[in-house]
Amino acid sequence: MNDDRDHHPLHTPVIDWFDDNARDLPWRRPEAGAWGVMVSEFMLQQTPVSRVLPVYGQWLERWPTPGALAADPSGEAVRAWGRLGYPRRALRLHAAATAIAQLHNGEVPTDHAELLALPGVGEYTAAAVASFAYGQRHAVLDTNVRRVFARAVTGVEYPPNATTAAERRVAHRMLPADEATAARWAAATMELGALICTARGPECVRCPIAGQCAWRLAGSPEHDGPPRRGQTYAGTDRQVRGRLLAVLREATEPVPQAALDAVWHEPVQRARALDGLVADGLVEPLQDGMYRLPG
DNA sequence: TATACGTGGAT
DNA sequence: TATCCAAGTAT
Repeated sequence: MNDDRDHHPLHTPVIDWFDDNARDLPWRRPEAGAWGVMVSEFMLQQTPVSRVLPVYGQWLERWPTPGALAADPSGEAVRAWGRLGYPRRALRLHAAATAIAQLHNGEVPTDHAELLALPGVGEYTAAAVASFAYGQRHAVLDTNVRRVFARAVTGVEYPPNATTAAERRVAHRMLPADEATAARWAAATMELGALICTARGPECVRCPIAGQCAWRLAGSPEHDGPPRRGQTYAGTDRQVRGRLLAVLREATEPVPQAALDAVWHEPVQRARALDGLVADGLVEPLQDGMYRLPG
């Protein structure tokens, strides 16, 4: 049909580069299976590989199947999540495991729509699991791939803050027609963004497509659009939540209110943060002002 | 569409 | 020290 799609000039150099430079990550090994891929994708949301590695290994050892995780209390998932950040991901992974055990016979679904219906699985993760675990043909648009396309195809330094329809069109247009090649392309473009085409200080001298990169050919113009919003953290509810949850993660027994009060001086914000954790299902209030991770 | 949601390493 | 940034999702 469209010869461009089968033989786009970027495909071969990027995939050849990946053949030689792909990191040996545990979730890329065949023995990881679809569950291993799914666990890694949850952990890697907004979190660097180096911090995921140790937790991933412990997690898969303790819960080698969705059914194993579903059989334990959600609070144990929150505890094992440790300091990875965004602990609601642990809760959602536990909920996804429960759904898989109950609705999918304990097997991670192969169908994209069924993946998308799982808690904590959004546009990116559904495509990633379908592509990496099952070799399917999907546009896998994470922050790395978006940056690679922004530069190599669109010719700008950074992608927009939120994924746009235009980016999805580019990703689909660039997707190799062959299923296995498309899956390889997805992993290769992501790795290129992670290792070479980084947000700051891209190593264009080592880039396999530097000679074809629209951004470089335009003279590497600096980002001009709206500032890319940075998240403040100090003094926010998120920081307070983090401190409260850290206390509960370390405790093996229910914790009294006083122990939680000690982590933050301002009572209104402290109470709001604790209420939020309870509302999110990350903390379980007991009788007499005691708290613990959900049982 | 904008905002909330953790944590820690790099610059 | 202050920002930036990291394989996003839910609302």
